[in-house]
Amino acid sequence: MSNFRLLKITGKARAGELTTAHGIVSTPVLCPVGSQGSVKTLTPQEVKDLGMNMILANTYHLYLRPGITTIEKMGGLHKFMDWDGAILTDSGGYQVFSLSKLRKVTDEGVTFRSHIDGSQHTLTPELAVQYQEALGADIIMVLDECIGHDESRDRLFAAMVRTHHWAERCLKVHKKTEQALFAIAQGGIYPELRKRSVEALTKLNFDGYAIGGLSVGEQKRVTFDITEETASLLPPDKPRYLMGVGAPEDIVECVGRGIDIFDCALPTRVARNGAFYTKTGRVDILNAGFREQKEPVESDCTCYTCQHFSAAYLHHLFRSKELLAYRLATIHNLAFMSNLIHSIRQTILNDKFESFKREFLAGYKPTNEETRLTQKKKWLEARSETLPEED
RNA sequence: GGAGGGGUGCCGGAGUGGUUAAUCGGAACAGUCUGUAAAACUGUCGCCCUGACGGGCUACACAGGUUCGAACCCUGUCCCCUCCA
Repeated sequence: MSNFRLLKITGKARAGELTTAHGIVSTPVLCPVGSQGSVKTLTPQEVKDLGMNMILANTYHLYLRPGITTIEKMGGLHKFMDWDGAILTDSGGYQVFSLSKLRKVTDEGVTFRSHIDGSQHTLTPELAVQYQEALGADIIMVLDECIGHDESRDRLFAAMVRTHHWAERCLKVHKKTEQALFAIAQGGIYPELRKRSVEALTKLNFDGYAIGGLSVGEQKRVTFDITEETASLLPPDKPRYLMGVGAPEDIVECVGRGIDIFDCALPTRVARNGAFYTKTGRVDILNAGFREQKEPVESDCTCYTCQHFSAAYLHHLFRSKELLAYRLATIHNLAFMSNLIHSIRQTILNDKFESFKREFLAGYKPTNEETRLTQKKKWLEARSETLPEED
């Protein structure tokens, strides 16, 4: 069960309210990612104070460590991590993509070789639901098969069909109705597959619908197009969740295409690597230009970090690899995202979203698309050389 | 005073006759990060020309020498370190 109330639509952008067992979540909403039951570097109170009402945790990671039963014994994930806001859990479907070298997918489910110790574990749709129910998440996701954008159409089709079957199996075993179960549309970069996916899933009655399999190496333009087309096919009265998307410009673009819920590891991860969001784009605090900048990173920012510290100090903390650096950067970026999403919501309610969007995008310089994609490939290559040993 | 060891690019440190503008770290400079295997990764890193391929020049304390060819061998000079007196 989840109660979604649509308050306003301007253009395609929607503002609404999602009622969960842990409070009402205003949409559009962005969930910071806390895969292992922690939004890295911050306390739950800090996350809450930054205006975040829902976070994302991950079934695969929590299953491996500390284990689902442990969390159950500790009173559920909310209690375990002392977070009283809403929790959305990913099923582990993303790890099919991100840990593609460590898993095998069959119709039955996914077998992973643990990235921690190499041991084997099988995740089925039924187990994914069971685990997420045990964690006590407010919104849980079906197990899906998320694969890269450059896979063949046949592969994408097969993954999509399999995801549909898995969705049905998840629905069948889903018992705890105070938790909402969302289905995930797949179909890669092919509009006609996306259409089939939505048709197949909306025939079943899910509490909400997610768009998965995007932001997996394709161009932004493609992400936006597929999002727009898919969202337009989804039932208007159900929440729509675009999985894994959340650079500032992406949020603005995709709210404008009808998305209500986002989650993204980007703001927090990028923060830990020295990148600060500003209205004019992302800046790298490690750049030499900040060495003696007395002003904060963003002079009119009201976050704790910018209220107290010069860019020069942050620059120094990052160069020294002081742990405080990662916290201060995370605070700033989440404050930035929080302000952004709240402005978006306000301007939707005021019928001013279109002009807000135009102005924001005009001022915000996105990263170079070509370097982005080539660097991503290189990163994947570098990482695949550090895989655990075959047994 | 005696005995021994050593001086390599911004720093540390490999190399000990040719395939070496010189492995590897670090620093520096820039870029990337999207349902988190991430406090990670990538590129550049002597000077000049080129968008790049590539080309030219100067280089392994200094000076001289041996050799077709030297960071690497020889001689001298300067400097540093360790031990003994």
